[in-house]
Amino acid sequence: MEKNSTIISWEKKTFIISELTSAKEHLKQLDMHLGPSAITNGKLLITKILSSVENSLFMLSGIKPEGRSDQPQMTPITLTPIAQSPPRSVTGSPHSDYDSDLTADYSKKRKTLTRWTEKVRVCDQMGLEGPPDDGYSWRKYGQKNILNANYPRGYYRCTHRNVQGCLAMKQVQRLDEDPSTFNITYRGRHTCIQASHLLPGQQHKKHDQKQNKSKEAIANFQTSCHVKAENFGTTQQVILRTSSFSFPSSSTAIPCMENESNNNIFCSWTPDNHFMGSLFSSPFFSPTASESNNLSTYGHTLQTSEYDVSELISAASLNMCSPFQELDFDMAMEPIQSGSKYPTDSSSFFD
DNA sequence: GCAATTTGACCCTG
DNA sequence: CAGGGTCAAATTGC
Repeated sequence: MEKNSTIISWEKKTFIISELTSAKEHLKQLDMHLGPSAITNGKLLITKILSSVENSLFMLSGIKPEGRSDQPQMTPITLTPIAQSPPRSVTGSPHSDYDSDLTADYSKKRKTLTRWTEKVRVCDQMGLEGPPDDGYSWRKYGQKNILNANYPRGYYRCTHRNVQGCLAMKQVQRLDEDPSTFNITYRGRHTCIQASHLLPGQQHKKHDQKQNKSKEAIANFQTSCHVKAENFGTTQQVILRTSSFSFPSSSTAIPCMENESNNNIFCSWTPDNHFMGSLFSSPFFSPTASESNNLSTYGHTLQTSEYDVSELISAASLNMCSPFQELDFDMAMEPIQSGSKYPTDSSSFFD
């Protein structure tokens, strides 16, 4: 089997380590706040999340998890490009799939980009004019009537495609059986820096207005998403459940525990609508969280039962709601196999 | 005036 | 060859 080496820049690695370290600290604080009398499930959840974070840190930086006798087995995640049917270069040169994405960009050859699908239901008060904003700015480049479909399929690509070479695209298809539901197929990762990621003073005025519109949309947005990562090789499905979003412009949604089957994990929307996987940096884990924030839930319930919480975190946060999505590497899940092993030399893992 | 959207034609894939 | 995906000129909107 081919072993793909994944390259990650020093800055990104540092960023990830920083984020995970922060997450670890917040989790510890939460653990302390809960105290020993906390609900067992909650404590277990924290333990597992903490374990995942520590393991990730260990993989990235070599920082060993602190000795924990109850530490669950680390989830085996392989970091491999997950482009569909990866094209073999004609010349046989060892391009990464990311390179392939780039070189294929301006040809008319159909791209084989990372691909996953979400089903998004739009509530009535939003109207049915279109799918909810996902935080990124898209430009529509085509619309097509699809055979046996009542509604046309819209084709979108990242607004920053030309400027920043971002190859992210999405297709939006309204479902025949449920017109209030959109099937959104995302292709490729965002490699751009969205304007909303910049400091307020750096943001373009027009874009500002658009972002505000997005906030309104997101604030009224109720969704039930089925996220299916098509490249996982196995059919893993994640259900996203939300209550209505309603938070002030400067706030971050607070994920709240929905203690259903103990298999929920949480992601958050950043103030500028970016669905961040940095679940740990949300106010939920911060002692400084403003109480004025309204609660919102992004509970992910994995339908398959083989994965425990740490796997859930890995699958969901790394692959769909994560800032990692914007990084120059893919993470693919492999079916969990007991006995599969991690490289022990994590320092060379990304090199 | 510029940026986004629409739409018909063209291209690619199965 | 049919259907889906992309391009790019024309149109629309801010």
